[in-house]
Amino acid sequence: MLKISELSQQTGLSAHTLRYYEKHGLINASNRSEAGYRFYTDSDVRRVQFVKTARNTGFSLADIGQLLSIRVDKRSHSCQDVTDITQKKLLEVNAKLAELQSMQQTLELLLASCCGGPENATHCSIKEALDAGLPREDNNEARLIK
Amino acid sequence: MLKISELSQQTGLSAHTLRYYEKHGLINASNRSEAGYRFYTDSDVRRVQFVKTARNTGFSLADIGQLLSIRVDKRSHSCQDVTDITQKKLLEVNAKLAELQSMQQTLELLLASCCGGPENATHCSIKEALDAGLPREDNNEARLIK
DNA sequence: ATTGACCTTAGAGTTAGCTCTAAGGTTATA
DNA sequence: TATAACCTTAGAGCTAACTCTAAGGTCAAT
Repeated sequence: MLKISELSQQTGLSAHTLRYYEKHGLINASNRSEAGYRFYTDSDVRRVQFVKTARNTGFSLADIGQLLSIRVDKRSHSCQDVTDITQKKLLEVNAKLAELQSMQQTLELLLASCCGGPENATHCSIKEALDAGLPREDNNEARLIK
Repeated sequence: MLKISELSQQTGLSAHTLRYYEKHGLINASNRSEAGYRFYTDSDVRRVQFVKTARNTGFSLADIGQLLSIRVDKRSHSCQDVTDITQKKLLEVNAKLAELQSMQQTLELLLASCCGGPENATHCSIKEALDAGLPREDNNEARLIK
């Protein structure tokens, strides 16, 4: 049984964030102490990690709620519902996978074709790597407003 | 050469969002008409699609700016810099890939073990599928604040 | 030449997802 | 028994990423 600060350490999410997720119905502490302190089981930890994974891969909290409801609302969903939701989410996951794989390829190509030395990158064959995969170069800087 | 509304249609991003990305230095219209209308080339389109892909897979605009700067700041970065940034981003991409793959597995397992029929999901072997992959079930609803 | 559907900028408003603060209660250690 | 390091809730504040509005210019078609 973990206290919230321990769960925070294990998952890398702040205690604030964990309470926020709880408020939004995504997670829960299986037990509370007399004084109201939250105590988390292994099962709780796994659920939190699932939420974190989904967040990291670009799913919204609403999406994640839907994913979790697949398991949780068993009594109110038919198998048809469950497979429908699951299939829809699987399509999203697969689309994201394809996108990430193309990014991975581009970055690996770039890495393979760059000398990696201290000299100016203009002299590398980066351009060719990019022309093969990434959107074509232009002469503008990518400036982010600070 | 596309006008902004045409680019919007092709990419599924609103004209507002495209101007927003431009203001933040992520994209640009290669040409402008006399009157100041933006005109986009094929190369611009590819760049916008790259930004969209990266957004969909959970990268922030700041991350994307950094990814794009790999190609764009050639004259101000050494090869060492380029490989450093690329390697770091590749690690992030690979981490996301691993997370997505585990989600994919879980969803596929769920799909395979659910009958998919109209009867109540309680009678499916979903539970077993979940126990194998997903965080263990509990009896709470996943409620999202509306 | 006017209508309507575009386009422009500047800037205000909105939403999601945290992140922090205040005010106070709990608990282990010295 | 008191100090410090936790914990609680309610609610305010913040940032990123849009999203929209206002006020006006452009342009193709009637």
